[in-house]
Amino acid sequence: MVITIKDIARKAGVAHTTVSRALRSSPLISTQTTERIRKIAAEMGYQPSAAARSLKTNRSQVLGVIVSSIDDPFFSEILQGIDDVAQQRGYSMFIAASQRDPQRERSIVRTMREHRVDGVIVCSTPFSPEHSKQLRSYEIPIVVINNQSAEDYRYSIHHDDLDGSRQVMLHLIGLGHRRIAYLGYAHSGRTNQKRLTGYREAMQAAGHSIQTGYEFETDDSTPQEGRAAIQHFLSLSQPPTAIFCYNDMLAIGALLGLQEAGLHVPDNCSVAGFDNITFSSYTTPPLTTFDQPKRVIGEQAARLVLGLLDHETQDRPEEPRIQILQGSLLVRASTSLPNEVQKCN
Amino acid sequence: MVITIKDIARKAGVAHTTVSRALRSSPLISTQTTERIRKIAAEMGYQPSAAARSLKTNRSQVLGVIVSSIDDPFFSEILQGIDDVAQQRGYSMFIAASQRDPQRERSIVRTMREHRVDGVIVCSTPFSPEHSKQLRSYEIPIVVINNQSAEDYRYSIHHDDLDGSRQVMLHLIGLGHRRIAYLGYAHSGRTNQKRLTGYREAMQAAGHSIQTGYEFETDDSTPQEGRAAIQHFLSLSQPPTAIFCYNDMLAIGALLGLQEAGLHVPDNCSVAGFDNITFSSYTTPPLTTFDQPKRVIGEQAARLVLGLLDHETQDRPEEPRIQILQGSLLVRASTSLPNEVQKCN
DNA sequence: TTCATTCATGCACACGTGTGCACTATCAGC
DNA sequence: GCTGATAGTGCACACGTGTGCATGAATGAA
Repeated sequence: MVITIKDIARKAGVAHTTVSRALRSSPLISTQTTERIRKIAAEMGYQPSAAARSLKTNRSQVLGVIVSSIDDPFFSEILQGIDDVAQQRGYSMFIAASQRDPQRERSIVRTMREHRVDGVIVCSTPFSPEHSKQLRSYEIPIVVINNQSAEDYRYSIHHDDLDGSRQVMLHLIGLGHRRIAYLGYAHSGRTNQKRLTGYREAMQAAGHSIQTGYEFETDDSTPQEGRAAIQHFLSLSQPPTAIFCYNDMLAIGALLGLQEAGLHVPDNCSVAGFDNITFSSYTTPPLTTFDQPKRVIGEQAARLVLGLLDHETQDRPEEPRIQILQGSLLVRASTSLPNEVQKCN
Repeated sequence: MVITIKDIARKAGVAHTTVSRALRSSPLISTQTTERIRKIAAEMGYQPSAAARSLKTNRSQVLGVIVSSIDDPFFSEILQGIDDVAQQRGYSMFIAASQRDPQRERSIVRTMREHRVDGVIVCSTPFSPEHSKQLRSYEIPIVVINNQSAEDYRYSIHHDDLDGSRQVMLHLIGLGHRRIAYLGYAHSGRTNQKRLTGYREAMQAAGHSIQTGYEFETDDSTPQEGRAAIQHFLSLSQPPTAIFCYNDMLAIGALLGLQEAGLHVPDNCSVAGFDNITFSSYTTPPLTTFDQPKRVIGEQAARLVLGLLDHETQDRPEEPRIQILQGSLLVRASTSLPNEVQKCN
């Protein structure tokens, strides 16, 4: 049976309001009464009803977190960061995966609204404008991690992709590569754009031309797609000597694709990834990549949302709060001085 | 502003109860009224309050999911399976990571109780007896995936680890290996026990003795630990010719450790993993492993909990409902006929 | 016309918690 | 002993929704 404050009140011989106040340590109640009631509550195993409290206080103590997919190692590290901070502050997480499916996005927005979540973290997913708008109309703080959509959000946390991309490119160019290809991910939105821009700017600054076919985008960010993309690059008249991949998932596939084509990494072709997911250090060869502070990104996002909850809707800071976090280049063994690529097939 | 059924009632010129009934398509309300009210509700952007509904109906439409860690690829695939089914049935997921930390377990149990989750899925984590008991005292269905604790739960879904372990071992033994080691994970509870049992039984059945030091357990299921364990195995007077790892994370580390010791896999030593996480097919060489139907496990667990919700506490099936799912062996390139292991160092 | 029947709707109350206000008891100061 | 202040507690009501029951209107049969 579920215990309510009324049950406690009956046992303690007081009104239920006294119990309510005692448990919230209101100064209106005497110390002895408070302690007596607390003891009884503990004995009876009382747990307040979040529903009732939320109804009355308009606070659900729940954060909504929207990702495109839970089983992507990049997201799950961010989730872990959010979870840490949220748990510590007494908040629970609703996690929902949109799978980039409009139907599911719709149902997610509905659910979050129905549960009156106190804040939402949209995690690196290009939410459709329609649903995004719905979410915004509902006046709660929304923090966007790695904003992928075209719109600007007022509160946003992202990694400095342009800088990261430049660093990776400077590394490759510094090694002497001139024929560098970019393997992107078509559905990622802004992030991909930034990394692509970094690629182009670096190539231009170094005076290297981007040959036709050197920019290639996949439909999914899986190793399979990365592997398949290698066929494209190898079919070019002048295959690249280095491939900069949008993320580690694609890079891991690229490693396999190159190996299957009989090419050696990095002797015949260098490969660089992005994100530094756990497995990037266990590939053969270990992957050169750019380390995004994933956990920190998650933690900061959670702190930002929770911080905004302390303000009322109207007096939330007008100016956008955008945090840009820096990462660092990790040079491992998948990149080296360029040799001529031996063309296969 | 948040719209309530009273606002709709005012606009429609009816009582709020009529609105409540209309929106729930009660037969008591005429078709025209129902449609008119529905239209107004849609126009006003009404979203029912889950808190209020939950207070009245004693149903929160929320499932609690407890894992030890979100960013473990094995768990996240299961989570994806649960999420699929839950979303489809209109349920939301509270996900909380215990990190095997009693403090966090405590806070998780509290949160789940306060939110009156309708059911709980405990996912492959050895929950402490104390908190586990608390959870059970609260009369909601609990489904345990890959039960790791000593207690028996009435509703449980697990993979047939004993069978899987035997299959892996038969494969290794069939290849001709006699000196086979088992690399386990100390904190996993039952699962590790079953796999270890399968290992021992298979060795005995084949008439192979298990040499001292061939059974070794790590403190964490990370590649780093797997890598470190290799030093132990190589320090034995007769190093194994094959290593059967508790899971792919350890196996991936083992591959690296062997490689660093100058040994070739599988020529000098075969390695087999377990679980078939995504990355196991991208290692060098690709890992022989046992494919657990992770997504299906998650889906079945969700179906089981949701199914139990249709019954009242007292008329839930008395006899335990335990589903045992079968997986299948995936032979890749990390296992082959045994050669003599060349001892290094 | 009257009564019974059916259909549609409203009223009152409940779920568990929190808050403004009123009430009582106690005590100091005169 | 009276007044006023203060501390401690209870009452009434609210949050948004759902349900049993009563009410009222409309219909059909006698």
